[in-house]
Amino acid sequence: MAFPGGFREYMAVKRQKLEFQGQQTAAAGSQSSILAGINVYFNGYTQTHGSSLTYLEFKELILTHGALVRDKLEGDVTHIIASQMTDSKMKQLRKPVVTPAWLLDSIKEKKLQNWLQYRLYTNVVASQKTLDRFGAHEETRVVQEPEPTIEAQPEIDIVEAEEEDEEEEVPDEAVLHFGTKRPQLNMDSEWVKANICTAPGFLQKYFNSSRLHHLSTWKSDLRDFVAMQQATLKRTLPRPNPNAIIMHVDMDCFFASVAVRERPDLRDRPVAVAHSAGTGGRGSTSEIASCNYAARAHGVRNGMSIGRAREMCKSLTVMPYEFENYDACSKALYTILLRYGDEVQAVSCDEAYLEVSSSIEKAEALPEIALANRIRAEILEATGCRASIGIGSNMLIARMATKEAKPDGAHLVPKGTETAFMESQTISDLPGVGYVLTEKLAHKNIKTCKELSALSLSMLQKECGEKTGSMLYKACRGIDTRELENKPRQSVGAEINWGIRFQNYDEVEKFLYELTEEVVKRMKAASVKGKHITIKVKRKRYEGEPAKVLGCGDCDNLSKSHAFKAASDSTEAIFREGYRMLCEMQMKVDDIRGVGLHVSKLEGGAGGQSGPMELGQKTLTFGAGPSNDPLKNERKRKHSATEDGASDLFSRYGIKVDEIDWDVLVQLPADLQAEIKPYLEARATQQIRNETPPAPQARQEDLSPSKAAKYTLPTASQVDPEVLRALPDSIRKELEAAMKAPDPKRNIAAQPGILKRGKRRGSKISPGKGQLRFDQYLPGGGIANRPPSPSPPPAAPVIPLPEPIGRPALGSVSDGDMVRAMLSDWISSYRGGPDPEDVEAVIQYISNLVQDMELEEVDILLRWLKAKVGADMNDRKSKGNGAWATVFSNLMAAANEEVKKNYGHPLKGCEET
DNA sequence: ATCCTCCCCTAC
DNA sequence: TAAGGTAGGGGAGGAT
Ligand SMILES: Nc1ccn([C@H]2C[C@H](O)[C@@H](COP(=O)(O)OP(=O)(O)OP(=O)(O)O)O2)c(=O)n1
Ligand SMILES: [Mg+2]
Ligand SMILES: [Mg+2]
Repeated sequence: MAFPGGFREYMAVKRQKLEFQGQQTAAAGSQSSILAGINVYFNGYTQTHGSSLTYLEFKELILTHGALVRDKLEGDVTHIIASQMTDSKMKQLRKPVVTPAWLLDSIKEKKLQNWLQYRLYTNVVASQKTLDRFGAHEETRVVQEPEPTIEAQPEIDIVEAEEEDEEEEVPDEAVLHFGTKRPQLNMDSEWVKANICTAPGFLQKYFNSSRLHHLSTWKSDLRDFVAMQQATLKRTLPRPNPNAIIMHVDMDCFFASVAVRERPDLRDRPVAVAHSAGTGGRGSTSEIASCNYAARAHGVRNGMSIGRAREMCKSLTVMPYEFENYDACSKALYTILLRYGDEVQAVSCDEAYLEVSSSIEKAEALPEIALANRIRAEILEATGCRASIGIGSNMLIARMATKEAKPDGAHLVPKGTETAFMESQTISDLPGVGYVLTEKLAHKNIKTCKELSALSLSMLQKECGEKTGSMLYKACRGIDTRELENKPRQSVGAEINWGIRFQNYDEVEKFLYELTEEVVKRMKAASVKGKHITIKVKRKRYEGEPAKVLGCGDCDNLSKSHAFKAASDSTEAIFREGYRMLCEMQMKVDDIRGVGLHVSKLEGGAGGQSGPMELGQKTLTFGAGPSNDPLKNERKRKHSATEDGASDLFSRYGIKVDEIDWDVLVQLPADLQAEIKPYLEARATQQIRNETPPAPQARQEDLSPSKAAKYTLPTASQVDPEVLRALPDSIRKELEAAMKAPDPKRNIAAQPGILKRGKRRGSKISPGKGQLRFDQYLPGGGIANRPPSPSPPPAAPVIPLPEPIGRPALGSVSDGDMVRAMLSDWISSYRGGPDPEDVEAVIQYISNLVQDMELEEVDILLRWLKAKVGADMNDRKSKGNGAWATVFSNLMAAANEEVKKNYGHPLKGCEET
């Protein structure tokens, strides 16, 4: 695309160019200073082929009129020239962003035009057109006003030679008005209600229909499949092998080929696979998964909307998905590939890398191309679909060769000719170079690998980062040192960014719970648990429905993660923490446009894939690991410019609206009161309708037991760590049973003697993300002893949650710090020696900790006790000494015994001490 | 230096 | 009407 994003801008430039063609040469020598003082920076990349004004020509043109062009967005840049810009970028920029037409018109009029009239800006409401990252290249781009006149282009159905270049494709006017032609989606309609995420059965229906979900699932399955096959064969390749021969096999227009298998009549006609045929008059926003080469000749591409494709190709036939058939083809394909590959790396359901060195050696001196064609013939025979194969000395070369081979061909890049082969390639064709990198490099007028190879390694690394810079440096020279590999997966997740429209937090909660169930289902299928969970949320940036029906539109992406103390695959534990973090984001409920949940730091796995071995190694060595302090994880977050006034007001003071107490409000100065009150009232209404998230909740791991017991579940580390499986059956059963029907006894530690009087200290409930308590800001220092948060208790869970079970406690106290404080009191108040009943209680407490695998806490406690008793011994040589030392040794022995009982071996780390 | 969290980018 | 998922590489910037 000439100026990324804009046919309007493209046309403007083109028209200008025509007008300037004579003029420019005439004025070539002559100077003007119309643009003097203007320092521009170009956003986006430019083409240098085709008939439109190129970037260089354009640059030269404005230079001759006195403007300066900056390579970087430096301080003296006065304007940014762009015909399209991602919204996030637009938001960050501090400079005026204008279209190229500003400069062209100024030159044409021989007078500097008012740039305000050429501003690039979004116009979501008027056109219903939104920007979003998905379609930065097509229908989602900034709309400029006022509307210039565009010459309509007659529909073409026959491919014209001149139109081979897709950059030259000029869509007709309908596309420009795409949004306005579409009637506003009625969000109250029955159809919408039945198809958004709150509809019953949404999740399953959605995943069953989502091509991208299938793609991801198949890839994952195929990696497992390949790993399994390879494992049984267990051939080891000499590595690194400088003479390796790599093939890259990829089905031609896979989905479209399957669609056309039984339809020879369609074989040479343009065909695309999508959900909607888009025959209903309006331009359909349904996405094309795959289109055949006849359709591509019209400029149609995979990923394009049906509406846009129909603009380019009226005769397009849209065929439905056949997911089962793709799956079967894929299996057949891989079965063949596994016979030829010494090593196979699954890339997708229609694509894989093969290392075929030995096949070549032993196959009766069969040349590479012949082998490739034999494989291709087998694939066609087995699937009825054609594949193309690229062959080279490394993965990159093979991948690039496939592009040459397509469609229905094989292409070999002979060893030694790699550099020459790469020179002519376009950088955007390099694997790993997408839209952003292409644009970035286009700024330096880098378009081909040859041009890229002129840049130094250090400069590339400075511009693009260390690894990326190095990758580019090597790739353009045809160098790629990667080996084929099939690593086990490192994360499991699920996310949905379509049809997400909520009205209240009950719906959000229910949805996240179901999403969690889905993720847990996938984890169990892979026999893994995870220690780290991440919540992802998309937040809409503009009011109004996006162009893509029920799509997420242009969004901010927020994520938040938490590390469990031990791996978990418990729906409840993962959901609870996920929902807590989601609420912490304080999103307005109808701003939510996407939700995802991912679990990483996996342990377990079928092939004995065993994350870090927590049990034998880390946990039991009693290394003094850092404790988990949620406050440490606070992080400043950029506030979006679209924050409402209330948020602004309160964030200025570091206050969360939810935490404001109405009684406190009345004590504020009247003017401040007046400023705040309307917002609070609005907020209160929202709360009643449950449109705002529940009040921030403490992470349950940080709650004192009395609070935790009320409405929280045990942490993963308490009931559901990876090591559970290593426990004796009896104990594991007990724990598992406890999760379903808790035994109340487990909540009640023995409470003899002084321990019953354990004093409560302040809880460790986090005020949340750098929030300060409201009353700190009140005149006179605020009101003490006010309940910390006036907000309502969390909404009753829509999902019936299992009864919580308690964590180990001493008396009613389970927080480690608090336990130690109590023990400190205990030791100093019984100088003569402890009450045996109390000792028994402490032993019980430690045993419970061990059983709940809170070994870190045991470690901390024992170390602390040892120091405490030792200090007592030194400080005052009281007669209690011997007694406390004995107590300590008894506790130690008890702990050791319990550990041995549960884990089969004693505390190694402790023996040393 | 190396880690961690929160992103962004890429590919199919 | 429509089904914009997901895993992995990697970078920025702060904590340790
Ligand atoms: N944006 C995309 C890209 C691909 N796919 C699906 C449909 C494709 O058929 C399949 C394989 O992707 P390819 O990139 O291999 O594309 P094709 O096989 O369709 O065409 P090609 O001949 O270029 O490989 O993945 C999709 O759903 N959406
Ligand atoms: Mg393909
Ligand atoms: Mg492919």
